Amino acid sequence: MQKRNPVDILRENQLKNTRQRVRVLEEIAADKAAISQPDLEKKLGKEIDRVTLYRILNTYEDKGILHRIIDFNGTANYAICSSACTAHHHHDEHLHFNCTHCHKIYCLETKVPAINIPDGFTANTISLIAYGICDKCGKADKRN
Amino acid sequence: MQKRNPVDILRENQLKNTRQRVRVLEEIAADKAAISQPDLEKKLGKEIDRVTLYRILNTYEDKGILHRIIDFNGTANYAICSSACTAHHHHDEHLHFNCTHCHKIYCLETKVPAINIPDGFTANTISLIAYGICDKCGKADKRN
DNA sequence: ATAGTATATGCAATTAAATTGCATTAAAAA
DNA sequence: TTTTTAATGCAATTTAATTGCATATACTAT
Repeated sequence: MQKRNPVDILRENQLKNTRQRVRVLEEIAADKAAISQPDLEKKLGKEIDRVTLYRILNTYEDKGILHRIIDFNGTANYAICSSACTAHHHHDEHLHFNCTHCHKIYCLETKVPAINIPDGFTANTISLIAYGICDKCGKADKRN
Repeated sequence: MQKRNPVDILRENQLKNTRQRVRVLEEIAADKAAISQPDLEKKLGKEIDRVTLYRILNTYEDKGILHRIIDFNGTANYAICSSACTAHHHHDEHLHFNCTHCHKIYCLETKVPAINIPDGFTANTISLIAYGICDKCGKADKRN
């Protein structure tokens, strides 16, 4: 787990240390679950311009600092990458769980199993997402 | 495989037989790969209003006639469901392959393997998507 | 410290995706 | 054929994402 502080992460990736970039990393690191672009914008919209937020998120994804998970609705969600991720390849191939009640995405420990890809197809990344009810929503509320 | 004709599919699902609904089914059934909402709109936009298209796609998904696959960019793609799908539950749990070159999504035969879900989490659907280069793009073009 | 340079940010405007309300039209049932 | 029910098209709105450009800021080298 990349538990270094934001300033270190920025320096290691040759990115300028700006208030906005630090805030984005802080906010995303604060939650164990992935956070959606709209939620990030709600939290940071008063201190960071929305365009800047988009650009920071894209930069972080390119550098392998964050990984992006697309949820059931097609919305982008972000979480801190494991340290194995690099600018050239993401190695966050674990199970994601997308709660259809609270819409949170959890990064779970379960590894993506080996998948048999047909001849002629070359897979670079595998995404495995389970949709359902998370532990909190399952307890708190019987609706779904 | 649901290879019945559009009119039968509509009747079986208590949906009115309209020109627009038939056209959407024809168009989606024509291609083995899933087709994106934007591509569908390009093909059908002159004969069907875009709002109607959205509504038809949603209805078909609810009824278990089509399944929706979200690609890497968060765009909705649609393919005909296997006949096992119902209004209450989709059973299209096979591997999808999203070509990052031509952007097509292929429904492949490979079944989604059993996944170990942590206690407290209840999964209803599992999505397994591989991103990479499809057989056609691999042959036709060495760029990716 | 300071000046210079490279880069990041904010703003305005634009493009695109998706949704809502409502009047009109069309399909199926009586 | 008439009635009823549901689907469609249109206008308007909301939300997401992107682009160009002027300004501001961080880092580098002096």
